[in-house]
Amino acid sequence: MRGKTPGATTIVEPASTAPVPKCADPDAGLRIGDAAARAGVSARTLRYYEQLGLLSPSGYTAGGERRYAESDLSKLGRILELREVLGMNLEEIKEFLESETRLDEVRAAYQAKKDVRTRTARTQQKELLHEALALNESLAEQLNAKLARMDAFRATLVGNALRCRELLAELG
Amino acid sequence: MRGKTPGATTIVEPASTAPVPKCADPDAGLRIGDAAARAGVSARTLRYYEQLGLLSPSGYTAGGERRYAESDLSKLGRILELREVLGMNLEEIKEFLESETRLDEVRAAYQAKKDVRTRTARTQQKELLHEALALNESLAEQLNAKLARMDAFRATLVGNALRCRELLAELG
DNA sequence: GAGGACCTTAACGTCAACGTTAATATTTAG
DNA sequence: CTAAATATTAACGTTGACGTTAAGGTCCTC
Repeated sequence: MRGKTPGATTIVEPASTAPVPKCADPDAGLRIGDAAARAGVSARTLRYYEQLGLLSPSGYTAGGERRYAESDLSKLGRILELREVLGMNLEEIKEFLESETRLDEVRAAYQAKKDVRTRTARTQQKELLHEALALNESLAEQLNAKLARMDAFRATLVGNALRCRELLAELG
Repeated sequence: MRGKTPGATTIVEPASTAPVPKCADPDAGLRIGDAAARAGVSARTLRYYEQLGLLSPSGYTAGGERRYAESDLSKLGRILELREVLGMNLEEIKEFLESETRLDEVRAAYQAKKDVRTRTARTQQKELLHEALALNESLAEQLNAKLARMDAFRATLVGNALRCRELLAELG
């Protein structure tokens, strides 16, 4: 069994309350294999990320196949960058992305200055902002430290290379 | 059984042809547990690194116990730095350290300008130098790329934090 | 509507880098 | 000298991040 109710004919969109511009083509988006190929990962990796709650496709076909939009691919790109460049593990990435999402929500709610004026809502938003602030500054600090050590190491590498060149020059 | 011949009473030094200043105290050096504690790793890790040919203690007691010198600890520190900061795996670290060792040997041989003047010796040294040069420059280049991407990411983090502060200011 | 490419879930396999346990020997405090 | 602490090798266990079948459904073309 494929799990999902096999009667539906339309794409299942992620429950969105905001008036998001409806996707032009139903059944649009890449199949998992194509999405994986374009991102340079395996289909297994995409399913695994979905299972972890890291990255879900923006829709499914009636048969239950995943359909990935461009936005999914760009989010995937960010995930891979966090993993490869910053060396985060998937749990850390999830936490960071979730905090980013919450920050976006707060900003959106602030832009649409509607029901934001209750005291409880503002308190909640402040909490979220403090949380996001702490996370970002902590990460930035850790990155700074790491960058300094990496740069120091880079300097020794360059020094090594220089000495190699000198010796080579003296040897002919 | 402890493996090593249990008859010997003196420390087994790593076969060194150069006139290294004899270690003052036989049986000097730290036991594996103390060395591990000082480096912030486990004894298992040290045994594992030795098994991989990454880091051997500078001596063993008659009973076959490892004895770690300060130089071992500093080398271990380099290994941990390569692992934690640069994200190298142990195989890459081994390769890099070996290349560094070979480079040192070439430099030492060049300083003692004795039997270095045969054509074959010079050819070998040139090969080693080219190898070390390539490795160092390649690593430096990769590091440069990584540093740039990390710095870009750091900038977005700082930006995020700034926006958090702005919103918090507007909320009181 | 038939076939093959591609998809689904489920479950076991893998690999690095150790952790942990077992059975035994050595070192060291008292 | 003895007991406790720590060491030894050997071997199995663990965790994260997937890879790899297995046993089927789905999609698209002909």
